[in-house]
Amino acid sequence: MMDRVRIAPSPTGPLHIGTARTALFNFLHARHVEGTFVLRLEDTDVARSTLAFEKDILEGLHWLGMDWDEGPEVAGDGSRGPYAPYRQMQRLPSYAAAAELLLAADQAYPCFCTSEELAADRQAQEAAKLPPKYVGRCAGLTSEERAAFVAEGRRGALRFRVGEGVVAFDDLVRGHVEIDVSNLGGDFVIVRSDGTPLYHFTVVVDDAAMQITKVIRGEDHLSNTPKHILLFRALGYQVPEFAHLPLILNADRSKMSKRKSQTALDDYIAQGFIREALVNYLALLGWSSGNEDEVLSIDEIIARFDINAIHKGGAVFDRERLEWLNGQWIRRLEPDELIDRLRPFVAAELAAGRIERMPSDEELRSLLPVVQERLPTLGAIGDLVGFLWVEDVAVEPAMLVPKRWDVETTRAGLAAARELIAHAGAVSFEADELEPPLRALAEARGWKAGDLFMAIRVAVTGRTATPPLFDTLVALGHERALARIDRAVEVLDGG
RNA sequence: GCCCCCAUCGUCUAGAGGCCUAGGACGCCACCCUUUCAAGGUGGAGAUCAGGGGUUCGAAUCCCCUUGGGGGUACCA
Repeated sequence: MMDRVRIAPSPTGPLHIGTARTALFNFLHARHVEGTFVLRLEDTDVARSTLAFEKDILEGLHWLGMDWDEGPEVAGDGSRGPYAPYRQMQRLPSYAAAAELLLAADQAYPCFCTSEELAADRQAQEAAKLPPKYVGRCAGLTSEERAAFVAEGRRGALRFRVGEGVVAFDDLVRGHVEIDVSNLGGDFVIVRSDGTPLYHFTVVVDDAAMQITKVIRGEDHLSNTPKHILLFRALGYQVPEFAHLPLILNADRSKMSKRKSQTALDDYIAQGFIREALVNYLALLGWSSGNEDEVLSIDEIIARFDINAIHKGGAVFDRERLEWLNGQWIRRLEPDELIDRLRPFVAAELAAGRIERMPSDEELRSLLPVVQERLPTLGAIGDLVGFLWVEDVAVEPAMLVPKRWDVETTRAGLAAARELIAHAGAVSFEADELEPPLRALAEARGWKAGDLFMAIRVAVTGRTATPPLFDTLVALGHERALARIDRAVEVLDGG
């Protein structure tokens, strides 16, 4: 079956993790069935829509690895696909035509109620403990009455007649759903009094125009679906199938929101989450492969994706699990790939003044063996080995002294270690050459090797948790290693 | 309020009547590995399958009720 699905974001904010997930499910289904994935921008909320957000959304989807078969080429302009344009504000004529059709058939009518009247109605209904609903004041206006309003200079909004009855549909994930039209809140506005169309209207006109066969979207639209179905029918369009995805939740199980969670994809990218992990994680929120495989590439997910296996219950966004998956995927990256992805994060450290020079690709490459399995996110690189890229590290005297040692022992340990390291470095400076003599030194003095190593570690890095010591010394280089030990001894002496 | 949807370890989930004294993963704890930190390995705690009724020889799985949670209810999308 040639399914056509779509993601229809509103450029009223940066790409939201929930939008990305909905896009992903549409994309996965499209690719799994070899259908068509359409991207449409719903920018009818002119006041809140911006080109910057549009750009952010398109770039974010691309970054995640989702390419659309039809849709805007880039932010601002350019479209590809037979149903262009794919921006609603450029499709105004088609909404106007559809509105005209409904008006002519009296399935919609102009409403001249003022916002004050509407607010008063709502207040009265609330006071009477009744559900809010349009009272239908303008539903029966004669053409003379309408003309009179127009003569007054008032411009009407267009309301759709919902009529009576029960709307039923078979949701691909929820099963059979029925909603009585009387619960829809009365005749609803489809075109504002300023002439711009509203979401419930445009979404139907466009899904029909773009031949969408399956509408895969968040569960928050489930209750609105009858409105859409009514519109599809009134316009004489074929009703598509629906699949309502479970919501992504905050820790308190309410709908994921900016207020309680980090929702902008950009923020995850900035922290060093990689696309493989994000895609993998998002796909597993509300869907599972059915077996115990969890670390899956996008291609593996496409191969296994099944719209019928989508869950019904909402899923709490668990950042810890995302981080674990991110680590899994960072460890799977090829060296060159990892270096490429790490570079901007090192540059960011430099820009932030946390390091003082930019390491070369070769230097980064030499670090990969000790760094790759220690990065939960790319953004952790500075914290992990940033001490390599600064001239001096700040060393706390107290931290310098291992738990079992006193100041005097530490001084002696560092001094003796310095001699050995200086000597070792005279020949070659490699991790294998460093360990035996230092271990021997500890044994000769009756020290625990770990204590000696810890003193050196803190001396050269300023921290107690680092990659393996000997690799660290080598990465630091002979000269700097010695200099830092000298400096640490000074610090110990109260310098 | 009204309408709709949902309900398995803290979290993501496996489970589509007997394979379940409910499996995996994250997180947590312990141990192993080990120079610290990670990674990795092993093991453990953690769910009377929200509660109550049915149906059935047999229910986490089917039905009903209750409870809880969520979503919707705009001239936002």
